[in-house]
Amino acid sequence: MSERLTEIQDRFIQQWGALGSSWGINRSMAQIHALLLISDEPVSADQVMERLQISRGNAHTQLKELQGWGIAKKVVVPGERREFFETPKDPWKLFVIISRERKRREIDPTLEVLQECLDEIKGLKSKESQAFSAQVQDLTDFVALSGRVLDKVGRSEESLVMKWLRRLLGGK
Amino acid sequence: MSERLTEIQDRFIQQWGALGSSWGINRSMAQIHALLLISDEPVSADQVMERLQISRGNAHTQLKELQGWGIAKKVVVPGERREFFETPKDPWKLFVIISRERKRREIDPTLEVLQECLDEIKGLKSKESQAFSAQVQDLTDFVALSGRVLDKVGRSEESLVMKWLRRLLGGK
DNA sequence: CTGAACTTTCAGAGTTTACTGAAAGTTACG
DNA sequence: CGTAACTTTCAGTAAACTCTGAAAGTTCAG
Repeated sequence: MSERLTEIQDRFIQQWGALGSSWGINRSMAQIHALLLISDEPVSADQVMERLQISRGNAHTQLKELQGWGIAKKVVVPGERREFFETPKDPWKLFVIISRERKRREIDPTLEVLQECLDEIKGLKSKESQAFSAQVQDLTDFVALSGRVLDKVGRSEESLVMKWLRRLLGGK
Repeated sequence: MSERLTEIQDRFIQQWGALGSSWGINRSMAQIHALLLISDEPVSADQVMERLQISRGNAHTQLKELQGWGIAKKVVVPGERREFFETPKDPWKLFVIISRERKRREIDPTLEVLQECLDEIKGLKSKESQAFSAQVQDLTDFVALSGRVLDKVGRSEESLVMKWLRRLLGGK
């Protein structure tokens, strides 16, 4: 592979890592993901270590984590004993997977706690309680709506959502 | 204020902090934001320190940061020398502000780098370059589309977007 | 002016998170 | 089996991030 190409790819990997980490995603994990994205062939842990200059342990942990998110899968390469990994290449698919997972891991637990707060506040009757309750209710509604949107998007065909988006953006 | 109410509010503040930090937002910042959200009156740095048990420096820095995001504003309280802060209470408004800011801070710079990668890859003609180029193009398109959606949403009336969402969710 | 009230800054300490590398564990081929 | 290839774990280290508190800066009433 040409020196030049490698260089540009590295820049891409860097940027993807940076974007990920500002969204609360481990930098190595995002970088490994970037590498999988741009690799035509499935990638082994050794290749990840080599290319990103990270330890075996780190590579292994982050690959595991990516699998936990449903973003990476093991694939068997005939004639090879070691494990290889790949990721869906379609950005839309990735978006859907990540949306689902974030909803499950973050939105749902938050809703539970908010609901608990609401339930417990019901007993209190002061004016302050009313105001607090109303504010938490507004937030809860908003978070719940976001969750429903993520759900819906996650279960819809790309083409359908794209149609909506085009309609949305059309009326500039 | 009743002991009980304070307790529940603290739990709310905690949860908001946790949610924020899993989305790459400093925990103190998210907690201060939660406190502003549930306070009827504007809040001073001293009140933040007292309630969240954090240092003056931290309170100051994070309030500054919140202002940088456009999420908190200073308000003058008649007869008071010190500064007070408040935040918009409407979750939708907050969402719009945060969307705009994240786009500006993260999406736009990422697009620039991706575009640079694309420009530089044009010179290369190998098959590998073609594949890489196509993949980066797909991602760029997706990120650009996200940016346009955020832009549009940020410039639209809440009622309009809600109408779309209702239509989207309606067809379950 | 002066000094008290308040804000801002920032070096250093503290905390959390991420990473390494080596050792232990597993698998499968001969 | 035995052993080489490969994977997994994890204690310790390093890096990143956050917070403190005190000192310097600013503002303003008297």
